[in-house]
Amino acid sequence: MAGMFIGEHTFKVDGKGRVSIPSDFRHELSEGDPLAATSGRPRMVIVYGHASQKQLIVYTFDGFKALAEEIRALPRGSKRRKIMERMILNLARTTELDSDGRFVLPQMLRDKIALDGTAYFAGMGETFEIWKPETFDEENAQFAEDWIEEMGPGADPLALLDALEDE
Amino acid sequence: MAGMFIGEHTFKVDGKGRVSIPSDFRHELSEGDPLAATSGRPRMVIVYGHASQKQLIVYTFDGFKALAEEIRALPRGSKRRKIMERMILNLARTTELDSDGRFVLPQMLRDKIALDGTAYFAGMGETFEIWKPETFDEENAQFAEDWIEEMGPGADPLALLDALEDE
DNA sequence: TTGATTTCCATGAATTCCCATGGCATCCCT
DNA sequence: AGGGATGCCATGGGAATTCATGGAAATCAA
Repeated sequence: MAGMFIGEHTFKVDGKGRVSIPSDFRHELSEGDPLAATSGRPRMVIVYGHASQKQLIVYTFDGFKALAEEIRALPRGSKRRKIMERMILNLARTTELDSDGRFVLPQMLRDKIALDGTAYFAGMGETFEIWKPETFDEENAQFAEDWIEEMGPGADPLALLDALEDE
Repeated sequence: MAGMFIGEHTFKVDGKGRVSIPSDFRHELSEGDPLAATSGRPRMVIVYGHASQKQLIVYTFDGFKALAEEIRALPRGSKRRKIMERMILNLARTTELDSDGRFVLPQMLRDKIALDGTAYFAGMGETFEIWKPETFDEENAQFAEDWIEEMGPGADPLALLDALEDE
């Protein structure tokens, strides 16, 4: 991993469902797709998941390939593998950026996260997420609130790295 | 593996039993068949399996060949090998796409999965599956329910990769 | 011949491609 | 330091292509 997906951005979705990708994300996507150098159009994989998932999760092409290989490494016919196939591989789709650095967010996916004219991009390290801005705000507010309640105001998230207990 | 079979699609089956293949699956099938470059008509193998199998499983030509070789590598006369020969090699058939990217789903196979006018395609990584939409919905609903019951709502399937327990 | 495949052509809708524009930040030159 | 020029980036519109699907013609089987 050269860099990673960091930060937040808000972009318009036009009538055809096209959305620009934040330009720093673009570079990241290019590095994550061996074909991008030639085609100039990095591919990426959008995982929309099952009904309860409120956001789209986007992987670089290589990133997703690695994930698919991890899944394939699980025993054939095992429950774990089956779940992951159905929840991830089956509920995803590959896309390619156009020459202007945009991609098409199909109607079906816009519906899924109730997205209308604006898309919120959230960098998450090796992936980034696409949210309807309002949904993100709500989820995020709740999340932050829970965190503060649990750890007390002014707590340092970094402390979690040294925490022993899980969950 | 260049790419993989990802995502879901729904297509019509016409009176002659013809079905379009999702266009991204088409490209994948082409890459999985050495002859496709010349003929323009990628071959694929449909495993319909025994009576209890509710869906058709489709392999690229090369993918199935690899599977057949794995089976052939099992000890001759072993039970495992015999079962796989009978349940997989024997209950499969090769097909070729036509010049429009369609293929014919013979009556016998349509009957097998009770498919009428519509076919549901489910990408599963190295293979994809063909379902009667209603059957898939039922199976999948049950599946998701089990999963949620087991892992709790809002669980992330990715957690399974770090899980220790088997099965 | 008669029914069933398979091949080829037709079409409308959806998607993709390509060009255009304006804003913003950076660079450069005197 | 000022001011023009350059280049990147987000966004829009129209044209061209692809794709899913239907039907007619041609080929094959029995």
